[in-house]
Amino acid sequence: METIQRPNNFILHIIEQDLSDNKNNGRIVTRFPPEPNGYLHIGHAKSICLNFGIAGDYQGNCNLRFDDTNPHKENAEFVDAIQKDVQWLGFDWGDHLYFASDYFEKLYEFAVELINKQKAYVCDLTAEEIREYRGTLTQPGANSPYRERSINENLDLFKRMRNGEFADGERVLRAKIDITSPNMNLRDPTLYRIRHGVIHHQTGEAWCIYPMYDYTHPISDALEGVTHSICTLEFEDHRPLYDWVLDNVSVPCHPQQIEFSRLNLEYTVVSKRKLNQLVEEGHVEGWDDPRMPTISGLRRRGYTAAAIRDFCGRIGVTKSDNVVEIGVLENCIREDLNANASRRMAVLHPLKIIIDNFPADKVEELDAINHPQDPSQGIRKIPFTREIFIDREDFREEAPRKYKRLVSGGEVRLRYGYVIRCDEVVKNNQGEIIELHCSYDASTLGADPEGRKVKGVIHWVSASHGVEAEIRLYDRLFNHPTPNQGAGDNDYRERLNPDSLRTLTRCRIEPALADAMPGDRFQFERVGYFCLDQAMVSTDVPVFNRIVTLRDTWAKLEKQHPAG
RNA sequence: UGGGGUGUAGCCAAGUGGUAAGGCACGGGAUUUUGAUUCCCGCACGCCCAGGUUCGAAUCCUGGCACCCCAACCA
Repeated sequence: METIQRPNNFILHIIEQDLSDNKNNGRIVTRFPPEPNGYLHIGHAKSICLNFGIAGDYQGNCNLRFDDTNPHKENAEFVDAIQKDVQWLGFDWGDHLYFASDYFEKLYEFAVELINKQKAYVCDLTAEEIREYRGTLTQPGANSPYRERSINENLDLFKRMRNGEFADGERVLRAKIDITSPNMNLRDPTLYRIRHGVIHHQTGEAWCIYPMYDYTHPISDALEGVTHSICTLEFEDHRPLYDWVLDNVSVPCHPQQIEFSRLNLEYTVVSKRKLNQLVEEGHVEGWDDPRMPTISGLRRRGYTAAAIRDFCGRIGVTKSDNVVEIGVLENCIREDLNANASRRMAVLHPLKIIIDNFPADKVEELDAINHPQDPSQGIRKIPFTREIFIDREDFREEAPRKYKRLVSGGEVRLRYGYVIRCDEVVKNNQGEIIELHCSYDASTLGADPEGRKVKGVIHWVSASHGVEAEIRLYDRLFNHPTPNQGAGDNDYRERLNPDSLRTLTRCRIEPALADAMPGDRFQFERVGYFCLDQAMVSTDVPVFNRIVTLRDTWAKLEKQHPAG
């Protein structure tokens, strides 16, 4: 399983080069800098694996730093959830847990330094005015009338901003760079804004001015001695500003910002804002809804951390736009679970079978192996009785071509048990099949029948010994491969898949499954991989979440040739 | 009409002047008491397009084209 083929990407090339140049004295420090304004998703996992992976590969370290400069959108719940998710993914930040808010005082001092160097000024323009003065993509902006204030006046005003003498929006601190720059980010960007009345989850009410990301991030990186500051492509335009800040302030080092393209996944959205909307508007049950591409959702769905790490390794790291097929993720969890999950039998759509020639009071304990390729998982006993359930999909009155399950008058093998023959089909007044009468061939336990070939094997559960369960079949959350595609920013909500959750009640599972612990994963033979839900432990029936189906070449065949 | 990026198979993605890795998907076959797994085999005369340089170009040069990102007191 641990066939870790060394990932090969352009960021690693840069690092190898830096190492051979003895840049930073061979030190490697990265960081993962989430804003605690939502839960982490699969796109963050890509970044986490990259940053922590580099630290691990090069004996460096990776800091977990909360980018908590906008208290309006952030809270402690997110701080906790993010730490849990990173840990669960298998990464350790040691004692390198930081908050950008740890640096608020230093950030303030650096701002004073900028003012003293005439590199920053307090601006009285309103937000709308600033926007107007900034110009457009194709037209240069015009200088703010407050741009040439004296150092002393700026110092005084900035101090009074901090002291709470001005209302929200009344003044901001701006960098003095170039209002005509073709790069919008350099047109005197805002450095500090005033925010009264919010309680910051780390600093409480200590501050009423908050630094902006573009100012905070480079300084935080430098203060922590980060060597490689890896972020996504949309910040590429910000790099000149990142460098400008570090060049104009007395920080101990100058980290290198490197950008890579963010992950896009078919049939899902990977945007904290949109995921937040799905939660807030009740389209899903929460951030950890098993349909969500969040780390917590995937965890509850039954994905393993190893599978997610494997996925992140397979998709690569580049600067090109990409939309990864959902099948790649599914393949990763199948591969993990195929190797590790114990096999069990469960009937999702029960159809009763009465085996007429089997004694009514007899219970025969049959041996079943827990894993076909891993003998160390041992065997278990499964009770075989006169009445059993099979899946309705495993019976047809008339067999299509190539169908090898049970048909009227035909034979099929019960997994780990006997060959049975269907003698009679019982229907109700509506013509629905309600039960089957069969007979079993006692000579076929662990042996092929005399003179006949039985191709099919189906799974089953004892009617008297089986346990009732609820099974939730999850499907893709969106029915469009790229829900974001198209102009409307909110169109994605119209592409929600109405059938993303199908709840099956009164399913029957084999008795051994009654002992499962929340979070345990199994392969239900011939059906898929399932996980005992971790949040529904209080209900009287166990709830299993479908993680992913088994590959199903029969279904594919049927789809291609519906007639059979 | 500005700036910054990216174009290699259906989807990811190696490749850094010497004759197109790998994974997923797909197609064919073998094994199988899971139509699973596993195992074989196949899958770019071609690298966005057009010119050019070179003995030789996905890689270098020139000119196009397409797509993505940027005008929060968000990150």
